[in-house]
Amino acid sequence: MCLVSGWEAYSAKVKKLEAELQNVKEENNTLRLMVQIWSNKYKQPEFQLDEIRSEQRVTDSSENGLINHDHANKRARTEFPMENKPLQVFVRTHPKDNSLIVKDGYLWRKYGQKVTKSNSSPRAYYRCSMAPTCPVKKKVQRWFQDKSILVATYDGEHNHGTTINDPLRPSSSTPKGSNSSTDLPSPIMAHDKEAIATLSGFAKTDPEQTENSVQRSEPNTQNKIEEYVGSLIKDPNFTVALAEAVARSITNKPKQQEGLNLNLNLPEE
DNA sequence: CGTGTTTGACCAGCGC
DNA sequence: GCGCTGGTCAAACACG
Repeated sequence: MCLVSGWEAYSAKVKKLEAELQNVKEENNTLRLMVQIWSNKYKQPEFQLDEIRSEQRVTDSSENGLINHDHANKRARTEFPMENKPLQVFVRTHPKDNSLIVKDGYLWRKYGQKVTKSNSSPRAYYRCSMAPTCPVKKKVQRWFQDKSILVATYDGEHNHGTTINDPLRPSSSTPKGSNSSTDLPSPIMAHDKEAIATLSGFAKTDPEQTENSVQRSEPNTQNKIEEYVGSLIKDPNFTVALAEAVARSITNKPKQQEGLNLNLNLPEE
């Protein structure tokens, strides 16, 4: 008797997991589609012109000292230079999980938390504690559109080679007694920085439509996305950011095909 | 007792 | 110049 009920419970769990996996796959496809659309738009001459203009702006600003490159010596708000934008990682967490923990394989020490005006969820500030001199910091905040998604913004590069496990990769061995922030990634994660940065900018423009596009996968999703992208392109800020992001993605990852690679760490089909 | 977290205060850049 | 805001500091606290 117990065996039968146990088997039924097991089957139900398997079905539930399969359903979740299906949702994840649909999300992944939607994101991939969005990035491909943007990538195609980039190929248009006006996009390339925008990129040239935005690069010119960066150069001018840097020469005038308007952009702060010296993060270590300034406590104030920092404008990241265009060529060194922080990596942004979106991590889906359990809806009931209220912790601001992004599992990336590094050891982090929390040094502050703040509620920002742009997002009602608190933002947590972490410093890499795997090496005393490591300058890397990260900010973790829940995505204002979907509180189950954590947005981690990384600033700087690790000056040490050691990680508890390879960052941003799942592994079966989690160190015992490690800081909770060092645990390994949640099942759904994207870590292409340009794509995510773009997605982030995209989200700020129109929360409702973005949620529809990203969170759901309907038969006419592609049409909706294309319509929305078309409207976004009229926004000069968006086009500059997007062109810059796509260009860098292409430059940095020549071997990747079909636009940007949204690595969601999904199981192989 | 050592280490990490919490949280209010403080600092500095930015916009008006 | 002033207020707002994001980022950091550091004392108090919690936990193993």
